[in-house]
Amino acid sequence: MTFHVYDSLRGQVVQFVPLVPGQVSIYHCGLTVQAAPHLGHIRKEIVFDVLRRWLTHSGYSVRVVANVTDIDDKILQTSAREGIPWFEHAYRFERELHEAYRALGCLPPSYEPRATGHIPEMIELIGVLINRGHAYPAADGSGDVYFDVASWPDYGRLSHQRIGDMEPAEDADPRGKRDPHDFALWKAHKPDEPATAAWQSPWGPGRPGWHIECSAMAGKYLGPAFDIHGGGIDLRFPHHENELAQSQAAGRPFASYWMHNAWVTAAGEKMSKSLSNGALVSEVTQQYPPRAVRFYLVAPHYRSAIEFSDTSLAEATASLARIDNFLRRAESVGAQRPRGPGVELPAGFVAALDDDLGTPGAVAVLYQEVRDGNSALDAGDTDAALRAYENVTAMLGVLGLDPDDPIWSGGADDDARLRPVVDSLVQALLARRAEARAARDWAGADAIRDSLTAAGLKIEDTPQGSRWTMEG
RNA sequence: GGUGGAGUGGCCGAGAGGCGAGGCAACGGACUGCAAAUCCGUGUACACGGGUUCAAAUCCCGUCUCCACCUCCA
Repeated sequence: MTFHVYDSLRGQVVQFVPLVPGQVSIYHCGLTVQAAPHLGHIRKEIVFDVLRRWLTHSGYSVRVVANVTDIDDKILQTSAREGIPWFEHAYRFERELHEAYRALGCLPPSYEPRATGHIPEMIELIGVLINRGHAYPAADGSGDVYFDVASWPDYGRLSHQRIGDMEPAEDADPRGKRDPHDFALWKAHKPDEPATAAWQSPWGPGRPGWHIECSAMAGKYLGPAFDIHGGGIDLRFPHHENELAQSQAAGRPFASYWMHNAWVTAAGEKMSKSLSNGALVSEVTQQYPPRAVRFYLVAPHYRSAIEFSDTSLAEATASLARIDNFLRRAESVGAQRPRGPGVELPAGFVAALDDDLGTPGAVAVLYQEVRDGNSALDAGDTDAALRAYENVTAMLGVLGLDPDDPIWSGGADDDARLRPVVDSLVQALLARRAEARAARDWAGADAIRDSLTAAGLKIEDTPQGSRWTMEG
């Protein structure tokens, strides 16, 4: 079986066939850097990170382009309210976004273009659309340029809607539009906006509309046709619908497959800034191990909503601990990461991910392997345990959850230096406990264990001696 | 009004006609000085009402509830 994917445009799971054999090009809409990222925002990064890792593992050469929308109405409004330049505001949250996806083990995209760096490409694309009769400068002389929805019969294809069925926009200001559904390609500069937010164009000074940005950047870095376009489900309409319409109206085939991830919800409702029910990535990763947060976001299927709750995160933490316990047990009998070419993954794991990135099934196979490995350890079958260890670490690697991956150790230099210090102190206490146990002084042995537990360590007695780990 | 999605055991979360994914929690057993970790075992789950079928969580009809999108949104 090869990779199959649910294509939002066709509305079904279809076989994935790349445009160029052996290569995959992916564009996903990055974030509008207007506020700190919450778990919902970062889910998209994780979904496409797993997709990218899976396709890479499957032998494809993968190129990922994810944009940064660093100018839009909201950024201008918020920065003006806070009294700082819009670009400073945008850059601040761009850095926060990078920190958030680094903290959760996401590989950086192959390239991450900023919208403001591609104004010439956007102007050129708008020019093509005007020449082809699919766009027009506003009749009111404002300097705005709109896409002419009526000129493109396919409009609505991606979101399976017909223009006539759409809810009429009550408060829409026609502003020189031919049709209320026409959307802005170019927004004329307004007097109350900073001069730094305006660029020269054939239609006068202004800035690009949101949708044209992605078409221009995807076209520049991935070409007129590429494989997969992704983003959150809410972007399907209008953003992706508009991208598709304007790109194809300009003569570009655009994306072969459209993938949309579902929400992280809070109390059943979409997590969002306006509802202020968003759990910030920076806060959640303070409370729970970042790997556990990633596991929590990776384990459900990407097209299912994930309900945010502390209970769920605590469960994810406990679930992951089970896997890590197995790794430590196996390492204590000599298991090591395989060198050279990767091991062949269990068939069930491969089949699950090939079927529309079925991470739930893949995780089930992972646990089966952990159980088999633990059983082998209990039975003293080291060879079988080492094989299970290799399988488990390989599967974790595909999911971006390998605890040995350097991505999880970032920034903890002090911790790393303290570890051997703590270890020598704890070992001294464990040695005294071992003496007490040998003398059958159970009260004395338990007192030492209790003191270590109170300090936040967990003590386990194994055939290879006592072992300590940090809680959580 | 249009479009799309959801309701599964104490909790999370898959599946999409036929042997109860998986995890967390709980309980029993093994192991342990006691624990921990681990393994084994324990569950009469699929919103409601009808229907089709030898067989329905899954298909059909109806009902209820919830969510999302319809020009700010991951």
